[in-house]
Amino acid sequence: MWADKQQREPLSDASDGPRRRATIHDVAQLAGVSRQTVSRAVNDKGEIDPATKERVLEAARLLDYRPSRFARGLVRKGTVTAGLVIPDLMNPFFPEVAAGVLEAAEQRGWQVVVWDTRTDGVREREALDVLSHQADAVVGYFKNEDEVLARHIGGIPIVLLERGPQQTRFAAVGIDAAAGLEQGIAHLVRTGHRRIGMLDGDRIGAPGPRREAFLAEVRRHGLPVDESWIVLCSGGHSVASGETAMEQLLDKRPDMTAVFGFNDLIAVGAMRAARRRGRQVPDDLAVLGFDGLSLGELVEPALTTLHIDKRRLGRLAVEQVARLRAGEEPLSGAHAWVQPQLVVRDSA
Amino acid sequence: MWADKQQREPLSDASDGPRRRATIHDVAQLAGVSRQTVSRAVNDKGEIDPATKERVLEAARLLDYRPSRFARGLVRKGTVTAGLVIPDLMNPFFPEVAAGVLEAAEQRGWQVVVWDTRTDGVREREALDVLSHQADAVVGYFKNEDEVLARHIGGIPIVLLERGPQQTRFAAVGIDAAAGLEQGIAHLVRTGHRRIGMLDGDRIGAPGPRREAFLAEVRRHGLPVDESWIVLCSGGHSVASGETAMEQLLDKRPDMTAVFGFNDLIAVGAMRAARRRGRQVPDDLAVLGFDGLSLGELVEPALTTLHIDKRRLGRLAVEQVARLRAGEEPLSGAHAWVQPQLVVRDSA
DNA sequence: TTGTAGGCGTTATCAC
DNA sequence: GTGATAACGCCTACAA
Repeated sequence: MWADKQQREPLSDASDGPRRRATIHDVAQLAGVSRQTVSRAVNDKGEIDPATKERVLEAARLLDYRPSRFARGLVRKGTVTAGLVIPDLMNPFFPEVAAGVLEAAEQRGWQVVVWDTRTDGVREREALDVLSHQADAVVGYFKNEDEVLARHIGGIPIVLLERGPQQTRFAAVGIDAAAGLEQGIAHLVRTGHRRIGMLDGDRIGAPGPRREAFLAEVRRHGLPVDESWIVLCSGGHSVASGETAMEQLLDKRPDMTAVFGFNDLIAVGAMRAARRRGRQVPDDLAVLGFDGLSLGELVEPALTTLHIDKRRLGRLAVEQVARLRAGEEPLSGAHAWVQPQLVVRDSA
Repeated sequence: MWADKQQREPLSDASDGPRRRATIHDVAQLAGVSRQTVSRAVNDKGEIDPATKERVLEAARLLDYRPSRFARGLVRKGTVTAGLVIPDLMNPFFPEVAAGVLEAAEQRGWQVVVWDTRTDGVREREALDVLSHQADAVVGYFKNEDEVLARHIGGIPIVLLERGPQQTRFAAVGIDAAAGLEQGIAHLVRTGHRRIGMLDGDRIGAPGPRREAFLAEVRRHGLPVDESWIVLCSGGHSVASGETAMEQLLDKRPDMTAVFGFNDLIAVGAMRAARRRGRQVPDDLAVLGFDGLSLGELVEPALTTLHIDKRRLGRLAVEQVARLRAGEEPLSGAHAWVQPQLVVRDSA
């Protein structure tokens, strides 16, 4: 069986084109030692003569030898790779979540392979198809339904970001929208507003938790509510879509005195549109955001918002993964929730 | 030799704790077929009786079997993993570059594992230590010197972001700061400015290309230049550090009428500090940024800046990696450079 | 349609 | 100190 190996094409320089990568065997041959000895040299084990070690390393250098991560992974367990699926890296919210994930992963010695799905359901599935083969677990944002995810996740642990228990059967880490809106609407009411609109995010299917929480709170305060107070932002959660939606809402509800934006980007868009229409913020129209992007401090007037600890969200997700991997029960309820915090600035 | 395998602990449910992961062999045993047949079923090959296939898949499901990516990678070549090293995900510049990298990588069917070094040289090296083992190539931002990088990259291809040929011996993708500053300073001069300051980024060691280009252009126009016109932003390329630095510069050079910020974040900080000091922007003081973050359109006044196609930067980097891997010469000179584009808004 | 044999590149174990 | 041998888990080729 040794003979076989001898026969394999000897990694010649003669053949051009991207030639076969050197293996431990090639190095051993060139250095005139056994594969095991090469391994010892390369991995800095003791039990080896300094002279041979040097000779082996020289051979390795010559052949540009690098151990195969696959062969290594096969034999040494312990390399953990997590997949992170993000809908839109261009939205400042997600890099911050990602930073939290990366930070927690680094602490555990995990690697993270990142996918940007650009809010595309198809790409989401492709990401899962790959990650289910290449990663040990996945955390991320998905708009596909549980059932679809299940079909593509191939049995590896998955943690959904910003999904409540009632919205998924997978482990999840969520945002307590209800608690947030309670603070937010209370603030608007306290400052005298009775007619509050909302610029919702563009969710497919059922309305999301933010809208539901908004409706619940507005009702609780006995304020007018129906569909006429809400406009959906189509075309992404961006400033631009916020502007467009705000124009519509202003047309539908000229009597509105305050508006809640699905996120800060949309809220900023709302401010811009309102001012372009000649409405002063916050005097003629108060604007409340959701997310707490640092961007909000920079615009004028500075954005009042429900701030979320996005890094923590990411770290929590990694923690959930760790539990899943350990066979433990994932955190649930309040432990898997991040609480928004009202930050009052100038826009409301 | 078969017997050996038979003897291994039979993946019992009895033992608690995280039990050994099922292998193809376990599935074969449970389904009463050969490993090969399992492979056929799992990989959806033809040549298999639908009935056996179903039986095998059921067994696989039962055992929660998932093929080892290591064993697979060992035998099927072609999985490419690139490492992406970013200094600060919180700075909106980098997610956009990352998006470009991810996009190009996805098109090639590569995976990307991401590291955030938080501008820490030590973490940079750690990232390289891991990636040199786990990735097939690396692209990223590094402040460590070539020599240090070489020591940690372990021979795999590396592409440096925003380094010119004279700054590194590795393949690189840069920004043509000179071309950018030429437009920028010309604009300031055209609008009547003669006393222009700069808020430089906090580079260790030699001044970076942006400062050099700034100095060259200012000199070319015969304007006053010396160290008194430049302040270094310590503590990161952030709005806050820009504010602090601007205060200092304003103290040193109260006669200054325009300022160039190392990047948009710093420039925004400059605007804020200036206004706090009672200076109107752009009337009392013009501010020019560098990067072209979308953030710049949102602040007031909107930031005039040297816009960079950051996605393209990322895509280019991936292209460089591809060349390196193919054994081709990396792109150099203008082909590996991204050209800044002056975008005139209200701040200058 | 199914099974056998062998190799992918590495490390651990145990001799020498 | 060094080497032979046997895994690691999977897939391809070939045989039955």
